[in-house]
Amino acid sequence: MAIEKKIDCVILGLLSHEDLTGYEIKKRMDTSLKYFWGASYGSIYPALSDLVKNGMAVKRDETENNRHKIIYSITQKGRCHLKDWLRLPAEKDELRYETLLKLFFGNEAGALQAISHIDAFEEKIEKDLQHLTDSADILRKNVSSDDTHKYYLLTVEFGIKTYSAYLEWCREAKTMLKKER
Amino acid sequence: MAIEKKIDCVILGLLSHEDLTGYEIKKRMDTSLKYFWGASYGSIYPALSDLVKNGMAVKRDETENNRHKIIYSITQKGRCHLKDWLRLPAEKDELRYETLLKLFFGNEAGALQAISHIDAFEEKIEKDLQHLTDSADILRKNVSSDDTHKYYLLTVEFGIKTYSAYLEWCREAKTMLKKER
DNA sequence: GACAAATATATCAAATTGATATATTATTTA
DNA sequence: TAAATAATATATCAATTTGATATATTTGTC
Repeated sequence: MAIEKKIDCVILGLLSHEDLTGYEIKKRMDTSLKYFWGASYGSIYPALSDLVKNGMAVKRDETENNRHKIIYSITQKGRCHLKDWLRLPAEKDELRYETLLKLFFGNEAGALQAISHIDAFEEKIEKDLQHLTDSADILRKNVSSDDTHKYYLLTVEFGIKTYSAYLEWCREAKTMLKKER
Repeated sequence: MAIEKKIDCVILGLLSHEDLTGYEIKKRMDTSLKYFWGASYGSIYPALSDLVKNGMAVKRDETENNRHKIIYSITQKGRCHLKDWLRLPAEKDELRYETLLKLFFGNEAGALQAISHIDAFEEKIEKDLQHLTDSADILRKNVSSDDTHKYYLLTVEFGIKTYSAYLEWCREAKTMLKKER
């Protein structure tokens, strides 16, 4: 069997750190990974079934306070596949920014509308940047105790660097658009 | 009928600038738009049929040097839909970087492998940045003659700003990873 | 004249999203 | 304390989109 599809690899990666339920995997996607990768329930749950079917993970049922859980663990085979995939060069590095798309067609709608799209973008980025900065502060404190934090911190610093650049661009772009009116 | 799906809006945006064939639309996607939006033939050709069916575009057959072409033009109705969509706030601004994903799980594979992923990323970004810088130079010369170029330039400057930040991060990340060994 | 590259349209399986359904437990608010 | 809301948890499905591939002609190169 060839190296699995992306969603399988991401899940194996998360399971390599700790045992997780599907719900918890989704939470990791929406917090730690959200700035560079996403996944929906519609891909996570079927992928978990496939991983078990292919011997990459095992599941166990647990009931905690009457709440039913299915907890997944990575197997040795799963860890091998993860390592194989990590060795391969990254295939997909892409950005999909609707804000830039609307800006590209900005001539149709005019400078004022373009500025309001940039304002909305700026506001969202400022909020996210604050969140990233907070994460980085916490991670820097724990980076010596756990090596996985070191790599996590690298991705957060990527976010901080790029989001700061976004904000610079926002200001310059708005200046340019206002000057032209 | 509600505002169409993204691919329809992108195509309407491109057709608002000039008449195009499906093949030419794909070329625009792979050049002007490639740094912030992508689309495949599998979405372009069906979308063009739908746009014609819904009166957003019209097609005409042309034969140039025995080569058959289907050229699409935006209609008044299509232009209205485009304007409606441009007015709405951007829904999807997301980054999907497999390089960062592999880095996040870097602990499983070690610092050397992480560095080699960053090296590959850096090389690709350097090449793209050169291309973006060249585009910006050309655009700045034509920005006064055509207003659409102004908006195109804004997106190129976004690319330059962010790609420069990526390169800074690459250097710092590698320094950090080398120090730790 | 042969070969590769570019132009041009089209389709399809597979991957993925976004929304939704269902049910239980925990927490907040009236 | 009762009701409402949020969080936990699993699961499915239509719709969107990709990535690959098929086909055919023309243009440029060796």
